[in-house]
Amino acid sequence: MAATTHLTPLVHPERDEMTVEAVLRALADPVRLAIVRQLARSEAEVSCGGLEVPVTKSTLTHHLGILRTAGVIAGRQDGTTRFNSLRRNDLDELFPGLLDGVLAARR
Amino acid sequence: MAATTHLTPLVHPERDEMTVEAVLRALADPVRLAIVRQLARSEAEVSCGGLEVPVTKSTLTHHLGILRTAGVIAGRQDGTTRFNSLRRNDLDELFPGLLDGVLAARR
DNA sequence: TGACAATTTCGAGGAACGTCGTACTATGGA
DNA sequence: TCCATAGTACGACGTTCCTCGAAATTGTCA
Repeated sequence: MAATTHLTPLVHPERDEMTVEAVLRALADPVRLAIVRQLARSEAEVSCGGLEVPVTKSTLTHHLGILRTAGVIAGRQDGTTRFNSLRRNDLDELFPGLLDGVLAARR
Repeated sequence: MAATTHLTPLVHPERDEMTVEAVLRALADPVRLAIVRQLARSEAEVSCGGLEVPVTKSTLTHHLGILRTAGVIAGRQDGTTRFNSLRRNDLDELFPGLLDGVLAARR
């Protein structure tokens, strides 16, 4: 009833606020790296349920929050589903080559 | 006199054994990132004592071990001093753009 | 309205990490 | 030979991190 959207307002860092340390920390986890690879491959938005990860949904939420806070991914709310996408442009602008280098790694 | 070098034999991973996850984890720490930046800037080997970091020597040893185990740096022993250098070639070959992207980050 | 589906929040357990001080080894010079 | 120097090994301590389950929130559809 109260209009208090208890959902976090989906806050993302501006490009200026992103740091290479936060991005590296965000990428330095197998689950999150798998998420980034899937987003990079699909080239389109992917809902949380559409991601294949070996963890619970609550853990997935946690990882997506870290990726979003670091500026690696963007989230767009649409009804009850949240669509995620890679912030390729911002990453390439700030750290040219970083994302491609990570994605180039075998397996 | 005994030739038993109790020092760890300075083991480095082969290029084939390096993983992007280990490299990212190694880079995802402010102290280690500072080390990498100094090695990249100096373009020559740097002894442990020549690195400017805000931690104790024992902690520095720990960080250098992580960087070496991940394949980010190489160590060469010469007397009592150990010289460290960036494994640029291997990193660029495996993850083209990664290192440059990290180093391109402002600050 | 009521049930269901998609996701988040909260709290807790356990593992991994960064840090330090102290003790130790090894090399080189006086 | 003795001492200073360069760096490592070993615990130990506190913090951060990953993980989960249970409960709560929001939107959709019948």
